[in-house]
Amino acid sequence: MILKRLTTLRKAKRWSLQYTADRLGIAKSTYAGYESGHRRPSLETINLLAGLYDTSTDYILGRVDYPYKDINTESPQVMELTDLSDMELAVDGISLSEEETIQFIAFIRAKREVEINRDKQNET
Amino acid sequence: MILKRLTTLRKAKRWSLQYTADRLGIAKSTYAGYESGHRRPSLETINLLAGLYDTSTDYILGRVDYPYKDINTESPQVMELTDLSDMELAVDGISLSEEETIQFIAFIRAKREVEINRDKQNET
DNA sequence: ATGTGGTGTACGCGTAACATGTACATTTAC
DNA sequence: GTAAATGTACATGTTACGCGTACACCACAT
Repeated sequence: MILKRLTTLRKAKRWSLQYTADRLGIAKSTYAGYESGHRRPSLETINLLAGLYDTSTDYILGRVDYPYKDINTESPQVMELTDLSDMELAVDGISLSEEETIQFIAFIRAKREVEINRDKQNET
Repeated sequence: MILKRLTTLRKAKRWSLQYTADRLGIAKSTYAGYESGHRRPSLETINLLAGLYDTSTDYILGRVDYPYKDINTESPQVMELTDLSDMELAVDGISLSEEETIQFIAFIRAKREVEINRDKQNET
């Protein structure tokens, strides 16, 4: 648990304890407790902190050693199933076989085909 | 806070509540409280869980959708379909509706159910 | 049928530790 | 110099966490 990193992160932003606490919605003394190590933030607060400081909870908690930023931009927002190169899909924790993925794509395409035909019918 | 992911992660390892709790050094009912959402784990426990489940605290907390095991390696990542919060899947460039995803998950589960029953038949 | 071990779920209680307000120390700006 | 802002430390009330316990369910064996 490396909460001392909080101080570094905060100072990198040139924020005061008060300002940070306000943004977190907690009292100044509460946040100060985190940095001093006397208190530990809740899970929600850790989440907020990672967002405020543009880093990850893993970095704040000391699981990784570099404060990678823009965690969201590193992962595409839309994943194209027909082009899954370095990614596996899973259901209930069990990875999909290649065949299952193919079936999935076929399933979706067929479903859409049906919908298109149905719409055409409705047009007339 | 997506602690529901804990259940998926645990079942992916085929662990029981008791076994997981033992490895965490806490009572079964305590860990069960996490998965049911009635209780929330401490920061240490979150850390341990991320290690046990080979994922990150960010994934457990729902900050990211990749259960990445190793940030630096390019090993294939596994994306849990039942657990996507801000990730979209697409086929032929068209995003899947939520309903389509749900239907597919049901499809896979049913398919696996059939396979399990067939295996049991073969055993006797 | 009855028992046994393993699993998941729900609840009440004691207590650890969290959040806060307050007070004090230190720094910065004027 | 003073005043405001910032950082630090502490006492207290209260939250909610962890635990034991009890119960329902299932698979399997007796």
